[in-house]
Amino acid sequence: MALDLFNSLSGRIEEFAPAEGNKVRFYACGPTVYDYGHIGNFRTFVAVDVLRRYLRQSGFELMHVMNITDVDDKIIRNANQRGVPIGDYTRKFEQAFMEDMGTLGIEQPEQISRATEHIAGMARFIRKLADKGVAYQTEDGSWYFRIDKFPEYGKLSKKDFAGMIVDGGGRMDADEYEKDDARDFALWKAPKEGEASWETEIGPGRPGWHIECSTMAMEYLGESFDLHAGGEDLMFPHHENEIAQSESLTGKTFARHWMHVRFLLVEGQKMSKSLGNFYTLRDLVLMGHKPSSIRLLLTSVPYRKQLNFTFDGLTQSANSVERLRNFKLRMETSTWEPGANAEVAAMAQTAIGEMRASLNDDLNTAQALAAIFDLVRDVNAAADHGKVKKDDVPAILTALGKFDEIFAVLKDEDAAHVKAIVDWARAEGLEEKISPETLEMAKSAALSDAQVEELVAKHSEARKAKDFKKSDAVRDELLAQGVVLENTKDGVRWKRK
RNA sequence: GGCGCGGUAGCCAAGUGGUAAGGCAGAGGUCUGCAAAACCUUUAUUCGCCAGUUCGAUUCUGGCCCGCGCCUCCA
Repeated sequence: MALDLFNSLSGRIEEFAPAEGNKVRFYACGPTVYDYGHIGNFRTFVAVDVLRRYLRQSGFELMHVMNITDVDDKIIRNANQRGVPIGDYTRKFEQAFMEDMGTLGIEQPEQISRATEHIAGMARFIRKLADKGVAYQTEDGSWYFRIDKFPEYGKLSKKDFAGMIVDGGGRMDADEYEKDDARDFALWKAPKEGEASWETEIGPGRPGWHIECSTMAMEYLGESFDLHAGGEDLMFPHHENEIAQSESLTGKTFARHWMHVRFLLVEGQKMSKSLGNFYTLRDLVLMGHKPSSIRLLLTSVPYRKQLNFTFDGLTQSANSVERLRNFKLRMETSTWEPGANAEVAAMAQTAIGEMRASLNDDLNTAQALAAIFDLVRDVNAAADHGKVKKDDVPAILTALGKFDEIFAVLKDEDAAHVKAIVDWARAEGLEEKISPETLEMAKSAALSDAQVEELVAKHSEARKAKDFKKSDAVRDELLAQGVVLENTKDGVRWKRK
């Protein structure tokens, strides 16, 4: 059973396999660190995270490279407004982005690279393009890529440029006034007053948008690699330009497989600041939503489908996560009769088989989720009828573990993450944005698991002695600290609110 | 205008040429010192509309209506 993945380059679903052995070498476009990451950014990063987790579960070794774009127009503009060097400005948002990745359970790529630390490599790249006659310098010192030297231009985004009128100098953009062809794109921008600039072998200036990805991808992955991913908007012009400059240089296929994640909608509309439906991850947490709810909602719709991100959906996802966690808790805390039931063991096998078959089908996460909920329902029903035996439980927990290797929502770390965001909001003077629900969720972060267990034991002891006054008091104490204690016929269990 | 995607129960959403996964919400029930929760059962004669192909279409073809995306350094 192999992974079938849609390839934007061919426009078809193809079996995905690395070119060399067991190692998958891939590149995913990372963030431009000019602001806090928003929920749309994270749909893409979560989708790539599901891919990498699934590849690893499938036995592949990974070399995943992600760039941090820490120099661009917006960064320069914003840093200038604040009167700080761009490095000071970007460091803060890069740090925030890394924290947000952790909050959402997104794994770190094997290699994270900053654009500003690869300037020399980019200049060398452009020099080589110039040597090949596909790059030219204009009078102001900027460098451009000559599109008409790359006949395959448009092959990824399926744009047909044949017959297009390409007169030079048609546009008088400040940055582009001397291009030979309207389609030519900037490889290198000449220095301007008040802008960051580097001295390089091709002259002073700063890199254009696309050159960083080609340069860093080749540095860490080689001239040709397995897969390149990013948001759908990057297909054109960004990825198209990466292909043009890279393949012009090497004559080899740049990335064999391209994956593009579709944009999400927020409350049925394109997310935009003017519509007032623009949310960063931190906004959502401060409004009272758990990171795990957000992650599940983001993964519940396959990456090539438009996802409608709604607050109602967030509530639904929160409840779904609850159900999954409760099931796991039941498996872990109940007492079981000795023995084994082949029927139950088979349920675990089936669930994982179906989950993997679904993910193999172009990462159909919605269907994979259904397989796990089937397991939850079937095993719960079996347990209600006393059909689950002691020896069946490890197989079920293993299945849940396999599920969580991909979806990463079972382990409850919400309180700690929420707490960190509350602390951040206070430090930033955003106190008024913190909702009561958020505070409630953060509460239990003050208690470690061991501390909770201690109190739970105290409660159970008192309860066993039928000292209900005392047991209730302990339960109330826990609740006040954000921990819910439940007595069920299967035993006592607790969870964070 | 060019290219592309989608319209499935109250909401989110999968899927197949043979008659509709899953989740959430709702309803009923079980359990329980109290709480709270949990669990179980149940919920679309029907898949935007109209034709066509077919023994049979939600699934294929054509048309129409509606929503959405990219084509402007926004993931």
